[in-house]
Amino acid sequence: MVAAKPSLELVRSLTDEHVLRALMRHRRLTRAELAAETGISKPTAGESVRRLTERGLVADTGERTPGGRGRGRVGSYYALTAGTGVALAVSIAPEGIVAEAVDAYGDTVARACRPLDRPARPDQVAAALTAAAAELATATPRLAVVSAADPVDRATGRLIQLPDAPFLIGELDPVALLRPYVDGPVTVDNDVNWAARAEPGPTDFAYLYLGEGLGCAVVSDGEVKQGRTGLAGEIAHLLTVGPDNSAVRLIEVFGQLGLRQPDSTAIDVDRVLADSPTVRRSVGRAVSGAIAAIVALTDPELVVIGGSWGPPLLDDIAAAVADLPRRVPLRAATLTDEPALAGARADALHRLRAAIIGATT
Amino acid sequence: MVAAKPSLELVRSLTDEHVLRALMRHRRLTRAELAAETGISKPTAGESVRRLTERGLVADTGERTPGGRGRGRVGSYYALTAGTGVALAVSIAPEGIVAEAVDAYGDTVARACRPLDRPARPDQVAAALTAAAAELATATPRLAVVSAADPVDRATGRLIQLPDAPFLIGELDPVALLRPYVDGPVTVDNDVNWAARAEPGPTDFAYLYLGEGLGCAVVSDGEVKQGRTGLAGEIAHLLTVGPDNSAVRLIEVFGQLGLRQPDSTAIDVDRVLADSPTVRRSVGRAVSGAIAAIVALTDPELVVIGGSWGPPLLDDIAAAVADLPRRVPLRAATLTDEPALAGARADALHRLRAAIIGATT
DNA sequence: GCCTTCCAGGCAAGAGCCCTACCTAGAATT
DNA sequence: AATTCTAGGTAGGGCTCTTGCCTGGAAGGC
Repeated sequence: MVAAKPSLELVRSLTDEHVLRALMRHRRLTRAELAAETGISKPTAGESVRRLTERGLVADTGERTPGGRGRGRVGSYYALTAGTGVALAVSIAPEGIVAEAVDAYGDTVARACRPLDRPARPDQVAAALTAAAAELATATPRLAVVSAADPVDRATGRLIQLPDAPFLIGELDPVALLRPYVDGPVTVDNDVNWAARAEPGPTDFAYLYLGEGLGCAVVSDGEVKQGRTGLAGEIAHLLTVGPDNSAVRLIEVFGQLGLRQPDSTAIDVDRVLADSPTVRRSVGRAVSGAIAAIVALTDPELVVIGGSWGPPLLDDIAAAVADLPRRVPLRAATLTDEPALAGARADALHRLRAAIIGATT
Repeated sequence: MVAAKPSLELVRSLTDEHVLRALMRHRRLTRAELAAETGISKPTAGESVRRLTERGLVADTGERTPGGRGRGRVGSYYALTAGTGVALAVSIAPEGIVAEAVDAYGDTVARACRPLDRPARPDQVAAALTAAAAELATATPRLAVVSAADPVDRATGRLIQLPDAPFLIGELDPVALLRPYVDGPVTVDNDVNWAARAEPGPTDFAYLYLGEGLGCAVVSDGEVKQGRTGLAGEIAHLLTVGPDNSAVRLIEVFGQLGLRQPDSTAIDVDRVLADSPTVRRSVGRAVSGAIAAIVALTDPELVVIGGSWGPPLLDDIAAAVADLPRRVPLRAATLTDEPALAGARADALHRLRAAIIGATT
């Protein structure tokens, strides 16, 4: 809330910001088009282009306005240069690692995949992560945004194990691992949080992830709430109604119903999907208890159900939710193709653009 | 995220904002002190004072720098005028209504109280509210901020009844009632939310209110999360552990233990405080179930316990919380004297200042 | 009692940024 | 070949801020 210092430099940096944002939106523009697009006068736009060219952020593409357009003088197209750099978006999941390099236009300019054995040992995960990063680090990224399929400590970016909750990837410190390959900040967050950020929805909704692990992201006023350590939404030990009506933790319901993978804390998805209507009803009731808590505490407009077995059991969950004292609409997640990576990619783009703008000041 | 238009007018309004904020902080300053305080040059500061004087926001107080200070020329003290106006902060609770008028310095310049009968009928509450507002409306306030001891619909500002939850004040539309007395926006929120905003604490904590009603405010990244309709934190029907270990709604625990007021949905506070250790243990366990849900969903650094019977039962609650899978520190609320009004007052001040600054633009 | 010191406030000059208005160059059309 | 039309450049002016200097008046020192 502290107001910026009033100075002419502020005005100039604002002009440059407008020009850069216009180029990010439209990829290439002449100086006259820039002036029309930003509402800035032609001389000022031209001067800004000159400054940005000098800084190496913008360059004449060599292209000229095509003759067909108008009959006047040909204009020179300007565009962002390679000097604006790229950002890394990385997804770490039990299935494997996917890393992408995104430029300031939002284009994915490179992509590296590393499948993982199941279950993978932490050192294998670390090796796959650094290998993927190395493959993309030809142009050193200015920052990285990482999605991980486990609880993430907000302060350190490390993956952490919570009591009794599935731990799918294991001990890992993505910040330390990526630092050699990234020339800037590394942001890490839970995959459910990223998927929620990517999901189109209202400003206040909850994203319930039901897969091998259980997770939940709460979007409030358009932002994902992370909590103190970043563990908000770790609902595995939320109290709910068990098969025998007693109060049990959500994850224990799957133990009682025999739906956990052998020698693991993870849920056996195939068995959940194949089970009897009675069991599905029990699962639905248990999930509805979690939804009741989400509704009471965060008052979402909508609960989005994602994950591998959530949408298939949507009807069972909805039937149980109908008995709750406060109604809330449910919906299956619309984004099904790499939702967490999509969220991380969008944030990487946002941060990259902010870094480019900020470097102007 | 849209950057402001780059213009010299922007710079000028920023200068005026700096001057106004300096005067809000220090009450009265000479032009030379203003320049030193804001970091702006003397001629610019003097020019800004001239503009603001012309707008009627600032005036020469007539005071001169006291001889004792320095030996140079005497300076003229400038201060905000009555033209900056006042804001109203109002608390609506079962005990009564308190309204305060706050000026841009944060001083309470007037206060009106109207006690209420228990239980009060909604029309009596409305009459008391308008009477209190009328008493303070000598200088028409520029805005009002209202705290109400019932769930508040975020969109309309109306008090609303939730199924099975205590409804202490009843149907009321503070926005409509105050509109004749206030020349600007009227903001309404739940008393627990206001108390949480006033409570000194970390950026991520939960405020659990345990009194006649049950409430909870979640502060995430320093802001109270309200949810879609403003009903986030209405925890009365959160699932928890009942006296017989079955899963029941939190408010029903008090029914099962015979701790609700006759013919009312409210909790009988005196009986809670006077009851046996066994009952206190049951209450503590039920509350710990709610805390478990709060921890799982919002990951607070700390849970602050407020309300009339919360702090006295802190030990019983803490004992039950110690058995939870995830630990969280508890603390009694530090602000005990009109905490909700304090929060509303702080917000009224904040909004009044923003209105004064914004009017400059 | 007079002189020096010190500071609030005002004035002048200058630099930076943006805008309007006009000019110029060069390609397409007539 | 003349005209039309548009991108880009130039000139001048207005606005805001800053630095540097001057002025007036009160307190303190001799």
